[in-house]
Amino acid sequence: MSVRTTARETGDSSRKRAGNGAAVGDVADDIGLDALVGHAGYAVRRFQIWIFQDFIRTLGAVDIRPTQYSVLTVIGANPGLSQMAVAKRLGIERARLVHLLDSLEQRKLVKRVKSKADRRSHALHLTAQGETALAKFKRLAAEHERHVEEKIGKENREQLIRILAGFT
Amino acid sequence: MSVRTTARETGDSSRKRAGNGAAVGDVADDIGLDALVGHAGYAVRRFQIWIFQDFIRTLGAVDIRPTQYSVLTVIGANPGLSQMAVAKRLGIERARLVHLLDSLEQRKLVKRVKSKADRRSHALHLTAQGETALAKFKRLAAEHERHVEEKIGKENREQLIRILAGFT
DNA sequence: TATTGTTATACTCTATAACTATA
DNA sequence: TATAGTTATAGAGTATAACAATA
Repeated sequence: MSVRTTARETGDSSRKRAGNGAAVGDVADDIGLDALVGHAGYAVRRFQIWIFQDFIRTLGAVDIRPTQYSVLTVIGANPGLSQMAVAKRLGIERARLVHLLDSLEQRKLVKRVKSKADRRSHALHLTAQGETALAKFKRLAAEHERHVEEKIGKENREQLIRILAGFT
Repeated sequence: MSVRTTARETGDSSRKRAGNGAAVGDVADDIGLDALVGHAGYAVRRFQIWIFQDFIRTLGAVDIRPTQYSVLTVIGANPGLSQMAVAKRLGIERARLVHLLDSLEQRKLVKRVKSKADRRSHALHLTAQGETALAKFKRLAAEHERHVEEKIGKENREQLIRILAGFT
């Protein structure tokens, strides 16, 4: 593969490849990826970047990023969890979760309640405001998910989720 | 992760753990992901983290990370490319590519040749040493890819690459 | 005027280590 | 001793802006 081209890119990559119909856009189309096309990780990474960008854009109006959304969702579905439990479940460093929760708590979406059973730990809950907000975030996230479906197709999206179910 | 101990994890919290005995594993198994299970992005992100970790581990002996590998591979397959062309093709910021190339050039894997056609730009090439090294990196990357196959299965890996081919 | 490579800055994320208060 | 939450720091990675040389 790797349609090896003139390797003249260096000279002027701004050239506009007119009218051949194929890919009006990028000069980059000429550049072969060689071994990268056989690596799942490369495609997965590029896709992950696209999907996060769309998520961030779609939830931009409410200023919620993917990690914040995942934290709110898990707390909403499992009220009373400790910070350690959330961190472990989502694969977030506990040190980082501290800052994430600081921000969410300042925004009155989450509250830390001192646990009676173990006074070292906090039981995490959504505030009433947080519950309402999360419902809205979920509607926006569903909209984002429709963008994904439009991008790769309904069947492919479902297959993807099935294939990767073990990593959640 | 490893074997859950006493399951005293969340300091009490909302421990529902059905006494079904199924959970030899993590306490985290009890924690539902709710809406996250329906989001392709969540699974994709978790998988991407796993796959990068395996790549970094597998190529740890040669100290090559995924982005470095992608840069070397593209230069190897398209000698003479400018920095802009590589950056655009791989979706890397040109400012960041400068540092990546500084490092690869110091390691004598890549060389920047002043372009005659456009004296603003550099034509990128692998050194002889870089060619040899890349061949080795590719063998290790293929080993990594076999790990992916073992993890998700041959068919699934191929499907994944097919589904995401548009993002490369 | 626009582009290439460069430098610089800031903000996010990841990875650790160490501290405190509990257990 | 060990753990939960916290603080601090360092390294990648990402996003911008600005500058010099060149187009």
